[in-house]
Amino acid sequence: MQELEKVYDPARVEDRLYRKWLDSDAFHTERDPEKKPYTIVMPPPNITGQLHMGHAMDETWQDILIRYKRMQGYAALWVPGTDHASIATEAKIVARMKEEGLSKQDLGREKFLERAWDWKKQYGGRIVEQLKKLGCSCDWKRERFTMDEGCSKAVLKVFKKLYDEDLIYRGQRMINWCPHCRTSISDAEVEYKPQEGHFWHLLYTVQETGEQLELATTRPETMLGDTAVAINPDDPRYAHLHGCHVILPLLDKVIPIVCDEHADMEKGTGVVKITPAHDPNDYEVGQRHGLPMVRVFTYDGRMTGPEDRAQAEADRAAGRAAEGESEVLDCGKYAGMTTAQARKAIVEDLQAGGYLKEVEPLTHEVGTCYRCGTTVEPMVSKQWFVRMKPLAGPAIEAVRDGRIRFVPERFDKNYYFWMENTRDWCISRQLWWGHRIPAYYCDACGKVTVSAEHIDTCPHCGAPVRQDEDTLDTWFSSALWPFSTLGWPDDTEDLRYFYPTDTLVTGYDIITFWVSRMIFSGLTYTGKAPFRTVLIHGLVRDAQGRKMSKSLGNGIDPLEIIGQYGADALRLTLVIGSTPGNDMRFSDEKVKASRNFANKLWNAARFVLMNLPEGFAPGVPASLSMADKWVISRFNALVRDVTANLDKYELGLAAQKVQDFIWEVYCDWYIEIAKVRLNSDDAAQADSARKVLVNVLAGALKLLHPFMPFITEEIYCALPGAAGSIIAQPWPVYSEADSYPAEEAAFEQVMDLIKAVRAVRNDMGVHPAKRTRLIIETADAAPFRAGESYLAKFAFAQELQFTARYEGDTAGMVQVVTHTARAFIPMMELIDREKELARLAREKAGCEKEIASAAAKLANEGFVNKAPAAVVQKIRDTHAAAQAKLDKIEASIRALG
RNA sequence: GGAAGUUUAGCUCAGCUGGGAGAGCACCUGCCUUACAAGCAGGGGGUCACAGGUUCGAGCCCUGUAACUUCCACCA
Repeated sequence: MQELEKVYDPARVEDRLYRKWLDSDAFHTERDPEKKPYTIVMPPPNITGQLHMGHAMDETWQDILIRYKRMQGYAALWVPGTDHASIATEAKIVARMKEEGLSKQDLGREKFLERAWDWKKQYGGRIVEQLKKLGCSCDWKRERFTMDEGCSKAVLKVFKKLYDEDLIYRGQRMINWCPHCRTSISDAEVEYKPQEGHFWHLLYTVQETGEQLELATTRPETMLGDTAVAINPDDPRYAHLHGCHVILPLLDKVIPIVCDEHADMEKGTGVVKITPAHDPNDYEVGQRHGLPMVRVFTYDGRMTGPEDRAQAEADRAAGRAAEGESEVLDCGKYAGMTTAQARKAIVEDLQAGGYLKEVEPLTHEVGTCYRCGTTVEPMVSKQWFVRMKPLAGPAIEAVRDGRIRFVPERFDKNYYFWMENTRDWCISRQLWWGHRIPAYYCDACGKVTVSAEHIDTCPHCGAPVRQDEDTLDTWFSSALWPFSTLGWPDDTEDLRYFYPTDTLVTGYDIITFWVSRMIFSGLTYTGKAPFRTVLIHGLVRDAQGRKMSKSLGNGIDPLEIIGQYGADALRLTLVIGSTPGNDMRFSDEKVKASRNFANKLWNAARFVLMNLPEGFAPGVPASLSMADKWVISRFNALVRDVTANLDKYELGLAAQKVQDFIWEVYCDWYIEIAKVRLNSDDAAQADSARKVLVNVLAGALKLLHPFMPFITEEIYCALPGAAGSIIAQPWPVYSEADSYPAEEAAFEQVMDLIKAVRAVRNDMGVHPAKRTRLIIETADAAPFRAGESYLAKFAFAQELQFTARYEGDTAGMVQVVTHTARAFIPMMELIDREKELARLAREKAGCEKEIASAAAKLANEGFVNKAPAAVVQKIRDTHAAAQAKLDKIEASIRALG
């Protein structure tokens, strides 16, 4: 360490230290009856994913908490793992196959899954390696995967349990269909985005009266599936049409006019076309009025044709169709067209037939698939659902009664709103990569069997069964993550010790997808809330405040930042100046500032180590100087504050305070002060200074370690007396014995004078090397005498004099005033009397302002009577101090004549 | 349409249960003072969005307004 370069090079340190930690098993946590557990489960990144800034922030915050708790003596466990991310992964594999000219069907399910597992092997490890670069201290021996044996077991068990309790059911419902991914997706997976569109105003003819009924639609292609037109029962304009019919254009099909509250008299003409198979609201209307459902779209987003119709009929004949299965229309000339093509063709035909009254442009929110961005089609389809109502109640209660707490609190509103209004959760996906639904169908007896164990024959009739082709929503397994990773459904020792977990750290964008589902899952299956605190962070945006995205190409790669500035610098950047729940902008300037701090610390350490003689024995010095006590006392207060901040999840504040202490207190003052004694002839003094330097540095490194693990470890291990890795060091504890308020105040007096002298000299353009005499007039010289050597060095005094009252010549004297002292500096040649007077007048004005504001408060009876005594006293003190200073300034002004 | 957030120095943001407006960057001045120029010392710069209210006292609490952002819902 003695031979270190001036510039800290994280690249030379980080990988080596991470390997050291792994080799020494520093991250591994076992149950320990002597310790309290503290558990975090990592939000599992997708196996297809690359580490992005969002992850980097998420993982950094978790690592800070884990390292902090570990040092505090908890059995701190951080469980890492990855998510199979069924839809995202499958999409990528399919895209790759397409390049080879292959489709899923070409390969078949089994071969496809082989490929998927290969993919997982190849890429699943990539993100794990990236997490290691960040310094994450997770217990890699416990790394899990949402499709590993244990997690799969948990999924099957939960599915079976919920099915048995009628909380999972299969049914035909309106779902969101992504024609590109060719699967259903849940409501939460639909993103609404503004799209330019049109209102097409159509005219339908009433069969009975021949009049024309005007209605509007944004999706004319669905009209082929219309099975009714709705009017409001109370709408006087259409009272005469109750029970009548309209003729559906293009198809010349007669469909009824129904009365339904859904038709809003205020909107448009008050008439609305009803397409029960392709619109969620229309579906409801259809249910209420027993309307037939006519499907006109295929599952890959085209208009249905004769084959589709034939297929549906064949299915029905074979008994494969469910009750209420929609009819499928042969769309004739439109069959096979994409929905977009069909829209164009149908509008043209409507216009040609005189059914199109007008076209009105509009921008509306259109549902898109959160994975691929394709416009989703509402479709009626037979899917598996989780019944949410019975599950949501207890989950809401757990947050309401404080068993689970959001930080910041405001996110509970989000959560309540979602939980209270959520519809049943569509969990089946028409994908292959994922947990296959453990439902078995018997074609012989028609019964459905749900079984956690694989079965081949029907338990009812013994005939062969076929398993449901679909897989489960990827979030179904993520919902079990906090306990499936700890051994559930088995009642393991780990589960009993580490569960419920303590803190869940995640972004606000994922509360609905994941947090809410973990909560009701935890409550339902384990009977316990899965975590106590949900720490929410915001998005990491680019320097312009834009969301980082692939399409914008403005994403910043954390690994590049690490390569350039080091993981510690990146981590500090992602925590300092951030607040839970608020977005933050990421910029190179910020990382540079963090990097500079790392370098500052590095050099401070280099200085300390350079000054330790051979055979230096660390320890507590026999006697402490004023400055020693000042720095020890300040550090002690820092320990108290930082600990409190961390306990309140104020990570940014905590980091800021440690940084400020190291830079401003330790480097700018204490090291400079210590130099005086290190260079003195007094060996005992030099030794004390060294001991305090080492002790405070070691303490500060510990406080900084959760934020900047690498550099703190590297320096700590080089310090004499270091007891192994800093990871395992006890977190510093506040101690009354280390609090020295009197010495703090005394030293601050000296500092004040030093600062004042420096300011004046700077102001007057005195060359730093120029030394002068310094006469200090003060009522109590003790602090200044104790700090004599510091005044000599930092106030550039070549000779110091103390006096209770200076009555000598003032003509050639620069006068410097603090609250407790007045200093006279002979600098005849530099003095401009007018400028001096002006300077003193400025100081006087400032002082008077301070006095006036304090006096006003003290004159206010309300304040003196009602404000806390300590606050009033504080104002009295400032008033007195300012008054004392004012007296000195006035004396100085008088002295100048 | 419903809800939440933000608004503090030129920029990016902190600011704890209400009690003397802060940091980093940028800017200006002076320093290569042998730990560090990725540094040191000093300095300028703010009606805390606006208007009311509560309070002895408001950046902070309450009401309203404006701008920006986000989430949810709806749009036949």
